[in-house]
Amino acid sequence: MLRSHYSNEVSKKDYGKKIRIAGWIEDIRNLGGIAFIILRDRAGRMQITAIKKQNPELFKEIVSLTRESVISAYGICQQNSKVMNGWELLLEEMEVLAKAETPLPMGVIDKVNVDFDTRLDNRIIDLRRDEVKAIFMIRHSFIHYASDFLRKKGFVEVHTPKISASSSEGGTEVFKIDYFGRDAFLVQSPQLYKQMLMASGLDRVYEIAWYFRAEEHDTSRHLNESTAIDIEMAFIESEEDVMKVAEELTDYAIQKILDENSEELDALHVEVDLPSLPYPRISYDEVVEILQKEIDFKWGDDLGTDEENLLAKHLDYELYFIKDFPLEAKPFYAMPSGKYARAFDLEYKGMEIASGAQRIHDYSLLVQRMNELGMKTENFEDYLKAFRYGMPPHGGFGYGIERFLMRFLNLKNIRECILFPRDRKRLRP
RNA sequence: GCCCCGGUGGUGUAGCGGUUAUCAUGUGGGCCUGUCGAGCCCACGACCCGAGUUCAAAUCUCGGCCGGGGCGCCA
Repeated sequence: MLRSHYSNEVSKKDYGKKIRIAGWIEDIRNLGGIAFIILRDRAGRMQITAIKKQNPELFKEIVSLTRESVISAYGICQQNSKVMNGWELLLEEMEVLAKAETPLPMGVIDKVNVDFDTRLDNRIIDLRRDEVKAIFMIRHSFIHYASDFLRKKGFVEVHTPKISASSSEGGTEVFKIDYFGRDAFLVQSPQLYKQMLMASGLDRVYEIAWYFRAEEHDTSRHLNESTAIDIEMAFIESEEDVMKVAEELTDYAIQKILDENSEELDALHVEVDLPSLPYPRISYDEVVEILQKEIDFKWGDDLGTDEENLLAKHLDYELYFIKDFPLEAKPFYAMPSGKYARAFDLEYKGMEIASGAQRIHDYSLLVQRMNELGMKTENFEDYLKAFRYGMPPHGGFGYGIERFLMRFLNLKNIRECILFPRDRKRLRP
């Protein structure tokens, strides 16, 4: 291997021994007779020290390298309390693995600002920065521990198609694609498939899902391609069973991230207090009452951005459910209960991060609801078929990964939470 | 779709009728043996495109292209 140690793997027992380190040259401080090279790897930074009179040619070679070039360096690991990690590598041999062109399209450690747009145009360089990398390490943890939690609860990981013949489950625009000459669509969510699976006997499924939405929205909290943790579970008594999973999953993941990603949270200057369980449940009717004290808001109105923010201001907690929405506000498959839907949103600091419901499992009721909403049942034959041969009561939710991270890390733009965001204007890189 | 705003060296900016187009960062070169936002010296490098107004346009007007912020839309 081109490295024997990552920057954080060197300890006292290595002092005085030869080691090999590798990474990107972040900075070269050439003082004339001595030079300090700051090398960065995945785990952090370390210092290489080169002394001119010990090896003039090697010295010249290393100080003339460009920033962000990739090298592997070999030498003695020398203890030095004055250096950042308590040690430095006294350079003996070096292999230049890749020279970086100059100038860089954006600086990694420059003391000037970089526009977010420039950062996204140069995302691979952007990701070399600690605070950017930290977001994705935390994202990694979040998905890992959410999965971990679900698996412990008996959920089976599944992968449903992202290309589908049926156009839409409603509510949003979808992307149309050419499927060997036939019209096909990118799915807006795994909703229909994960529900169908409830008739399979798997009972509990989850998916790290991709959502494709062709909405031309242009905001800091929407993406046209986003990811989610989608679950569906059968034999529930009510939507409350589903909400429990949503809040416990959130609680478990946050706890684990606090335990294991303190370095990353520091890099992002994020301090989190673990909200206590259970998260409050607020009915839509209560929301209406609260909002009516301040603004003109009628029962049945949608909760827009302003309404969500206003509500959040009135509440003392960061994570809470809104439940029992007007039936019209929720999709056709939500279980009706009078004029209400047995549906809920999980809100985090005034933004919806997850949305779920108990679903309709009765075939005729489902068809009735679709007819009421003017939907063509013939477009949903495969979906409906699953309801005709023994479909247990079930429910589930979709939980936006970027949405969660955005709120958890107090990020201003949801694009921060996905490597290569897709929005109305951005199709590259 | 609506309402604002903006495009100046590689990056981030100042200038808003006449400037040698500002500053920082960067890049290239030089000096320096303990730097850690290293320091010092020298150099390099830019007004989105087009039309118009004017003696004179980075600056004003119009059009285009590109982008940003907010809202709407949004399982």
